[in-house]
Amino acid sequence: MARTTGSHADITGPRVRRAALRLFAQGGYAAVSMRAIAAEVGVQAGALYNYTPDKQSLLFDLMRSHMDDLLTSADFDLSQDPLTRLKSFVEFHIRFHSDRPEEVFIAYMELRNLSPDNFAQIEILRSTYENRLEEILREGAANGQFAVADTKIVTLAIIAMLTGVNTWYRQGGRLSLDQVVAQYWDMVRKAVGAG
Amino acid sequence: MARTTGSHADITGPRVRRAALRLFAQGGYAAVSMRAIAAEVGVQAGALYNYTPDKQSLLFDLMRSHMDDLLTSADFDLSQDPLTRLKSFVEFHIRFHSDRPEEVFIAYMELRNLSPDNFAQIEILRSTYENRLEEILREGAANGQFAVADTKIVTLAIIAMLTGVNTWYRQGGRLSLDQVVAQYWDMVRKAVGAG
DNA sequence: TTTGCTTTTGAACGAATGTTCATTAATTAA
DNA sequence: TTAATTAATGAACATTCGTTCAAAAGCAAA
Repeated sequence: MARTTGSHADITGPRVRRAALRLFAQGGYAAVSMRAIAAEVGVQAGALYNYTPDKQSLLFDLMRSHMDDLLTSADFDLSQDPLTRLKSFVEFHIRFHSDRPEEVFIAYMELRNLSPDNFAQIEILRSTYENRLEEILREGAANGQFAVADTKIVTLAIIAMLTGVNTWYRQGGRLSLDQVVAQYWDMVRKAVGAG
Repeated sequence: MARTTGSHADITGPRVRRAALRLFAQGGYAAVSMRAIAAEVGVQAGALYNYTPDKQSLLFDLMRSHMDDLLTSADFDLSQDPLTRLKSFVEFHIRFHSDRPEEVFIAYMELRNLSPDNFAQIEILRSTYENRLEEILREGAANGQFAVADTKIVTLAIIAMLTGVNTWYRQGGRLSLDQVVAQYWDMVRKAVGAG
């Protein structure tokens, strides 16, 4: 038997990516075999190579499209004041990340499994995102809305704090996402010294 | 040739653990072979099994001794007021973790590579640590020193924020550890609504 | 110097790894 | 209906994996 009934590239392709996403998030890149991904799709391992040149590209493509998605979605109205934009950032970050737990998990855990070239590309995207927050903090420090001594440190601290939500937040848990957003905004607002 | 000159169990044992620590932190548990660990020690793979029953135990032992070390070191003077204890916690957490980047990295990244039994044990130790911070926050909220709505969330937020230091702090960088501690204490103090 | 114990070697085990490719079947276009 | 194209199989490749174990060699005590 070779090609099976109902087989289509435009169906199998996305399924390969989704299976890789799920399995990488679950077990880690190194622990997931191409055969395991193929089994999840319902196909033999060889068929995967119609959709990716190799396993490394599969990981990289997942990461890059996640980061592209992040940067496209993180567009804040630059005409607004820094405090308003900071609030938008906090809310956006929490909601965007809680919507994509698997992509986020991979983006943070599998960096070391990227080839050096691929790692460098992802790092650029990541620092681009960080810079958007730092720019908000810089402007707020300049116009006196915020009291922050070192915008770089505060940027990293805020992002670490917000991303941490993904380690424990589950839909249907004790708190609604609205409540989570409100709590974190309260902490961030205070931390940057905005009354 | 079999046993080599100068071979001793009390020397090789710790060296196996240190090699595993370094390599797991560098490449990830799943990506590091027993042969690679053996090569780092300067021994054949078979010799490792004089010091660990299997690869999984090697990982678990590293994690458990790290967590034991953490809990032993994290003893705060319960007679002090919550604000003072919170400051002690922040300083302790940053210094302890920045002293052990490899152990910390493994403890956070390799949880999913633990067997279910081992995972459960580590999780208990981890939540024990979290509870020490939450207890400080609860007492401070009760005596009016802190303004925190949900101690559980604030606990997780603070720990995520502080642990994030390990992703960027390097000795000899732009900021001294004293400066880092001061900055983070400033943010935490404000975030919990303390003066 | 001999004896017994400890430590390491090095080969071997079966299983699993990423990837390639000739073959085959399903689909599409003519 | 036929021909061309696309998609999948399944076997095979050379490596590598964690682990075991008999044999060998260093060491310490008698």
